[in-house]
Amino acid sequence: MKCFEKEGNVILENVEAFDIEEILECGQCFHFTKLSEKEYELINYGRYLHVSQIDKNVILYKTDMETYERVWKNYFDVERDYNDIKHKLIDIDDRLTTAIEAKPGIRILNQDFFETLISFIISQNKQIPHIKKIVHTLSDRYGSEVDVDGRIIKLFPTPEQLKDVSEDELRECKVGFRAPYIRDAVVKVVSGVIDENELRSIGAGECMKRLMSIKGVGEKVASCVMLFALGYRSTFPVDVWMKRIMEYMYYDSPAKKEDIVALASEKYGEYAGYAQQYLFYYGRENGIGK
DNA sequence: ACCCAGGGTTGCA
DNA sequence: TGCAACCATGGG
Repeated sequence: MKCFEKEGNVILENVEAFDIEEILECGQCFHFTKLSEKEYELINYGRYLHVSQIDKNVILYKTDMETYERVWKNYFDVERDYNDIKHKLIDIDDRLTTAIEAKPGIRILNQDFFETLISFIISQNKQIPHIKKIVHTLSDRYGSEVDVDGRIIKLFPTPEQLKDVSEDELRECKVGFRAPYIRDAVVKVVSGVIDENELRSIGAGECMKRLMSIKGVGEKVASCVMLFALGYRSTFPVDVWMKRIMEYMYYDSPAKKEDIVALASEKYGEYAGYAQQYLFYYGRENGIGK
């Protein structure tokens, strides 16, 4: 891959295992809009990005190398060798081939911690389109403005911006019974009880425990935050889809989530998080396990 | 009218 | 420890 700045854009030339549509639509993030085929705008890290892809070339519009190096390179997990990961997974179990080859351009994003935490608290018992809608509503109401060619775009609110938002106001954003959960998350982040840097350094087990001390954060939501925002790539979130898919692949009868997580850890090891994402996207698109 | 969604908490055995 | 009712909301 070659990377350079040209006419105010940053170009990633000849990318490997990188498909902007698969990356954004695979269910790991919610704050983006499709503009046209392989062309999107997205919000993350308090920033707006307009991005498109033609074949193996990706264009990050109106940004510079400094910003790319500091923000988007890490966000898109550019440095990681996904072809190697895919080979490792297929070596572990060649039945992963179908899912991997269906969406070979998936990458796991390194997303903003707070936005990921709130987004996945919202995600419980909701479908993806509705999660997206609520994330956009929260941003419209409480986030900062960014001027994009005269058009006003709203960022996801910071912990400070949500600090004084009441449960009732949150309910007006249609978060329903999750309102007190969001409140608790905001309070714990603002007070420093939940600290991103600590979570990154204390290890997976302890990180999981700390996240689950937030009301409304159980093992699944915590797993998603760990995998999609905190760099714990061996984490294996099990939702209704992953339960069905794993039962379809490895069991002949309903299995406990706990056992599925243990099996994934045993089989996929440090690659469990990647396996999860290939399987989730494939299983959901194809209705595996009905 | 009924069921389900990238679940979690509470209550009760 | 295990299980099920319940939680808001929208879409099929």
